[in-house]
Amino acid sequence: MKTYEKRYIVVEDYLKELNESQKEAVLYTDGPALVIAGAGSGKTRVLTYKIAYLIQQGYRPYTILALTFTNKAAREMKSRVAEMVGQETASRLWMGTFHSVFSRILRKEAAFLGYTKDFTIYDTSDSKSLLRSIIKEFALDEKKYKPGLILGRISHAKNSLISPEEYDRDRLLVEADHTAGIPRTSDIYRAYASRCKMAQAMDFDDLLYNTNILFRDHPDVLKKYRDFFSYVLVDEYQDTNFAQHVIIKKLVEKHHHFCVVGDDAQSIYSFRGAEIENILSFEKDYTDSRIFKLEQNYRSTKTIVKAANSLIDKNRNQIRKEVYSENTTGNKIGLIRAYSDLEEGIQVIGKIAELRMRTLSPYSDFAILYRTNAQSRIFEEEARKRGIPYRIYGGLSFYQRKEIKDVISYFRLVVNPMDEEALKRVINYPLRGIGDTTVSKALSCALTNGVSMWNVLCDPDTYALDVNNGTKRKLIAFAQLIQSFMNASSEISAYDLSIKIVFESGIQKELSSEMTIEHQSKRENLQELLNGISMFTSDREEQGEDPCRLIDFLSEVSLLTDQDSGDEEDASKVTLMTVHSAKGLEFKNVFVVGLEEDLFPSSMCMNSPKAIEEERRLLYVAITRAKENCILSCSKSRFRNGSMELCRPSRFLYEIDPQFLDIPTSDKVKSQPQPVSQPQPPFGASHLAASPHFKKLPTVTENNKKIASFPQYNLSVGDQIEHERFGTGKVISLEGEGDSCKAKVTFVHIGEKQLLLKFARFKKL
DNA sequence: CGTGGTGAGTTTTTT
DNA sequence: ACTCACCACG
Repeated sequence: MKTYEKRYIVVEDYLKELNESQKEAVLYTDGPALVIAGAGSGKTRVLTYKIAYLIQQGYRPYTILALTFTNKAAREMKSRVAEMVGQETASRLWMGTFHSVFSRILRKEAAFLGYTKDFTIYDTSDSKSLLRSIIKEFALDEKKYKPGLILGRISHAKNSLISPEEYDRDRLLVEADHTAGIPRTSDIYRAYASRCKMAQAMDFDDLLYNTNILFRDHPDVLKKYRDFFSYVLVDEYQDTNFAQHVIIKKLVEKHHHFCVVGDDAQSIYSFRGAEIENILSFEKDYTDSRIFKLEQNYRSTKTIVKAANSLIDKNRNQIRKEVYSENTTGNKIGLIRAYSDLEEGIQVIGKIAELRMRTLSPYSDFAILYRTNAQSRIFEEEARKRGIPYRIYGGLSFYQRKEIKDVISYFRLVVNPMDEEALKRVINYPLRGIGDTTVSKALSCALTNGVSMWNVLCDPDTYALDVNNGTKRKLIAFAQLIQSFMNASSEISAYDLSIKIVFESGIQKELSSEMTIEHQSKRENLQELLNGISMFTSDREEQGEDPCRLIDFLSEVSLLTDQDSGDEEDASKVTLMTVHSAKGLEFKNVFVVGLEEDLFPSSMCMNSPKAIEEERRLLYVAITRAKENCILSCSKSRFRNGSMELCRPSRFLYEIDPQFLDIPTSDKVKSQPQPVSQPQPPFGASHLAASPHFKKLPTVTENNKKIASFPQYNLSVGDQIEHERFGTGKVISLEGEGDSCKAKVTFVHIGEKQLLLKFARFKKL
């Protein structure tokens, strides 16, 4: 047997760095192992050391399969394993997300499922768009049949390995759809599945669903992989869904050499099918299994750990464990109560500025965590006002932007012309005179003939497409354009091809036609995409691999999310992100904001105790991100859906043992949540009433009379402002009151515009 | 076919 | 404010 850079591995050395329970978990390889890893208990360390140990024990690296949920987690683990066993060995491991590993397998074995190797991966917006057209074709009420809702149903079915036929037979599902007023969901599901197949496309859920089909219907293929993978590791096991559970089970059926790691207290993805039961019932599923509990938290202070424990204790459904910390006691959990969402922003950012000065910490030691992305804006604005650098995660990812998706759609089409969603996207972009009517005709023609739209475009006459000659010429010209890219794709590199596509499709011309700010940024984004391809191509060439084809780039890119593409930890910036995306991270100081009923816990789960337990786990995750200081905040009112709403403090604030809370003396938290009564005594924030940032109730002015200034927006006629999108301009007039305050502004580039100040994003110059 | 205007809905989390 | 669907007109 080959030796795998053994010089890196000296068992005695690294075992010394583990505590007793970690060591046991690493060394046990005889059967199924469940490692319950409390927050901050060194989970990743156990996983990486275990992989190193396996290699040292003679397991060949390329037979070790390690599955994670995010690309980031996979990358991180890979680099930490590399530190121990060397880059070369680490790169041989099968390590990646469920989706990326399974898509690799599926591409290899595509033929068994009637797919080509070059199948497309539909992202959520492709799926929704396809559903929208199916709903239209079925002539169903689009108010009832919302694509997002239907996709959720289908997704849930696939994650539970329910086929369209089984869906029909499932009493519960059918009844639920009936009462929800969407009885034809199963028909839509069936049509959706067949259209995906026709388009040679798989959605995210198909990557799991089809992997299971592959293993279920082709025992020889299953045997191949089962024999091939000698040891399987799964990270974040509490987040696996039924499909993943079944696939893993099949892979390890013979040898039972596998180890799953997770924390039931951190299960926060049930909304997309994660089944906490997978981890809760592991012992029953594998009677020969052993459980290891990692209970020492190395990350946080005693206070933070105890406070988090006191909260999670309120959950019924959990594996008992006692997470403890040997670190210092540390500060109590801070509480901030604000009058408004705006003031919450001011206070939190103020506190960050203060703490930074006092403790001389860099901004990168601070994180603001919120329940919903919509909450980020106020903190962003406040940080900007005070000149505090920050970095926002989430929101629209690079690859979801229109201009990028358009270009990628060309790539997709070249690789797989059956890709209906890509085709619909670019067939008339840039405008080439092929409108909706023609597209619908071509589509229904394709459907009646049982072929894809691409076939119809290439051969309109064969399928008797009913359009006039001019239109037919345009269709054929488009098909030939794509065909020319396809021909070129076998001869030139992915980068050269992408350049060719951008120029010859007319995208380049389209984006250069206008000199507006939007177009400028679109051009920059496109350039960034091309740079990315260039880097990807040259990386591949350096590693001496086959010339990089477009499909290689695409298959990588379609499983990437914004979390991955973002620039590396920028030296010194405050982090703003949702609690969900903070999982697995840690910060010295953490602010968890918006702790109000209907927000955290979310209003979506008010009637479901299970959902409330998940929200509680979510807050548990948030609190346990903190190493030294954790500060919770809530506001008494908040702008939501266009109007100011009164908010009650989150029930969770009352569930944390008060001995760990630093309760402001002027504002003792009462033992029960109470509705906010109208006049509230000010608590330590009376100065804010005079602050220009404080949003006043609408000022009374005479109706429709133009007024010279809006003190609440600090804006008067004649002011120069800079708008985020429109650039600089001058205020000519002001009008309206309260929420409907409007300003007429003459912008340098665009001319006159009305701005509704409640929404307008601008700053005074 | 393409454009530009109107009106409705929007905000939970994401591989 | 934004985005999307829909409609009327050139």
